[in-house]
Amino acid sequence: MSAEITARPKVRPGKRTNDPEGLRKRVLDVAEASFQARGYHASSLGDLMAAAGVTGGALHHHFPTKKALALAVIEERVAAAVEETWIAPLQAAGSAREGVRSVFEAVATELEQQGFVRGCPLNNLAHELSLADPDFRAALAAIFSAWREAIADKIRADQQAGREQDTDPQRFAALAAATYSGAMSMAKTAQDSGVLRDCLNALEQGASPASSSKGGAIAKRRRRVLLRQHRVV
Amino acid sequence: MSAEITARPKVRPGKRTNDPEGLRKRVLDVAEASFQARGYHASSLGDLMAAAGVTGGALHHHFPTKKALALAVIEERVAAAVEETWIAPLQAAGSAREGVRSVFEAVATELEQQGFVRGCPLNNLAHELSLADPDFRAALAAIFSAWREAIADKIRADQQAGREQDTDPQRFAALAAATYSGAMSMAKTAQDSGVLRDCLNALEQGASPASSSKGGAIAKRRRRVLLRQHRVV
DNA sequence: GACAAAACAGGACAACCGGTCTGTTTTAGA
DNA sequence: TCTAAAACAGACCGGTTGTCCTGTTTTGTC
Repeated sequence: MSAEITARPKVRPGKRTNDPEGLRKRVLDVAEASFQARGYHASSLGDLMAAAGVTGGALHHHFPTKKALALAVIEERVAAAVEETWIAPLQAAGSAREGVRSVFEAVATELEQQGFVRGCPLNNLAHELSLADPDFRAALAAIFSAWREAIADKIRADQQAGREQDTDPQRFAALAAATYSGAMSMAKTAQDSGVLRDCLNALEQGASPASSSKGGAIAKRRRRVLLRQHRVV
Repeated sequence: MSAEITARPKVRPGKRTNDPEGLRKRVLDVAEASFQARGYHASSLGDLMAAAGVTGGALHHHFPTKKALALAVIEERVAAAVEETWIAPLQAAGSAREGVRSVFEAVATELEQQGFVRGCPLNNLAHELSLADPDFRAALAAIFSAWREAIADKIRADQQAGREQDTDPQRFAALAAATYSGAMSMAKTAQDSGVLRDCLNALEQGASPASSSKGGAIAKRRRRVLLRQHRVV
């Protein structure tokens, strides 16, 4: 989830060192951060070039159009972020519900630490670009699909171990992904990560097959409003 | 939810009829539709003027800046859409869960009929504008807040009638709103409204206090991919 | 070292955007 | 009817955007 921005190597005039992969990585780093923070349309190539320390010619060489750049960000960076944040931890968890829970809590904790909610990269771009271009939509839909499939697969693994017999994998996956997406959306707008924990608690209270009867005393949730400033690029 | 686009009155040169409210409404109609379909940054004032049949002078007279126009769309149209689509039906329902269910189904049915998923107006603008401007963020957060509060209030009403004793109103509201937002997000990206029904089913299967034990045979959901084209303005 | 391709530099440009400005027409009130 | 404000028309402008183009430098290969 954290993008390590690589610094531009200082170069004195007359001496130049070609570094295609490094330059490409630098551009993608900057583009990923800016697309997330300001969105696609609000990010100008001029700003990205300045932030990455890259000339127009170099940028055009690696990414012929702005659309190509965004497509690369989606397919390489956004997909990787979902993989890293969601899919890998989920697969490593003891069960699907446990995995979902740990992801929610990890993200909530991270947001509280950094004091600012930038939102889910996938959802941010999906809302802005899904209807704008078929290629964008297809790329984003594929990531959503892989995400949900990973959750469903984990439920199926649970089922093969004798658990979750009454759970429909696809439906559970849809609910988990939707809840996360929506919670991040509200957390971003309210700049308050507490919604994530609210949703997680509600999800676990109602969704766990044996927890329905022992409610009663509900721990008062804590609300933490995030106030710290942020600045990107 | 449906925006009735008012046609521009034909005017022969030399004769003009002032219609401040009508013109304002026409501009808001077009802006609401375009902001939802293409987003804020991708909607140019020139396009909006042409679509609404309005000159620059007239537009500037009613909305000094583009931001002012967007703020009006948010505060008047988006808030009204949430009220109409969610809050009113919810308050009219027999219970909170019943209300949530009926809203989900109504929206899913509507999407299937129109054959295209444009997404939730609130979420669409929230993602693009929440981080762009504090005024935008505040206006959008207020709508989210009112939405969740209405759901929580309905739970509280249920509780006063002796039901939902184990349900935390705030958490339930957060979960319902988040699930809807996230489901609409995925439905928009996939152009498939089936996710809404998946989420609703998962929500009801797990969240209803007495339904946990009687699962077993789960009805196979139907998936319907939407293919029809759309064109706005 | 020759050479072609890749990598990069940097300017140019046309289209477009949002906002402003001046001027005209309509409308309401006295 | 007179008048002032509101409502509207339409041209205009500075700045920005994404893209393209022509060169120059570096790099791998024979």
